[in-house]
Amino acid sequence: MRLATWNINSVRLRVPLLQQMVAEFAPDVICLQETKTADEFFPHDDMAAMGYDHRVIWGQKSYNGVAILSRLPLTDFQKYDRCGKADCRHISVRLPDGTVLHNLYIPAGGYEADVKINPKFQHKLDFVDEMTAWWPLQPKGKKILVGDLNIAPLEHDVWDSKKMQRVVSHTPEEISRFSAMQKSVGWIDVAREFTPHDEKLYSWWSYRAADWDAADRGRRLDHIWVTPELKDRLRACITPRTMRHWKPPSDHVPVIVDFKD
DNA sequence: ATGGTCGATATTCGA
Repeated sequence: MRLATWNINSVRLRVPLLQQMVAEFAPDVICLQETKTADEFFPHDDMAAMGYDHRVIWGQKSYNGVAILSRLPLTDFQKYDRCGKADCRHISVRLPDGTVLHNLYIPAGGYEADVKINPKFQHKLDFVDEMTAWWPLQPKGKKILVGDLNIAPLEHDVWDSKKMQRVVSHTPEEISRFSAMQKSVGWIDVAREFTPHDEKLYSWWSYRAADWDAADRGRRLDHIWVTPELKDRLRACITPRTMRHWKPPSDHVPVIVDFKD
């Protein structure tokens, strides 16, 4: 099984890019974030035409929104309010082998890394804390967590860790919470199983850079985690940087994992 | 030290 996660930054605008992605990588399951559309406008026909007959979506006008497209049957679709908001950031399904797949879009957290003046940063920290407490309450068994987690935890998940200490996505406050969530049920960071920790690895580059490729001030914000039962089934994981060159690009590229059957 | 760009939408907000 091949599984992709991608912050697509408007699913309606980027149907052609999704088609190109499917032509090149042919994932069996695709998890999307920031679909940015109400469910009634979701481009179901385009997805069905690519063979994704099984789809679950949870979107709203303009902001956030998550979706799972699959060639495999999906059951037990659930939507989760987080931090008391029904803001379309977390859904889950069960795959045919029983694995529960969670698709998350953690809040970006605004600009100032200071909860006293930035409620969005507080929301982000609260969201991660809520998830940390929630995972151990879930039934035991195989789980996959994917999504735009909006935190780059490791030194080489950002272009300059020292310079980014007070930049939202790489602050100690976020990273300590991120680590606590990871430890909650022993989540395995799949991309770093295949790319050494001392090697730079990014999934996002700002739209604002004059030349994102040359500047290469990226961050690894998008993640695939699995519970330990699935570790032996991991075969490969790629983050296709080349997709950041496709037009018109999302500011994120997918992370794609292959599982042994 | 500053400003730079997107997308959805409405002339601003969130990233």
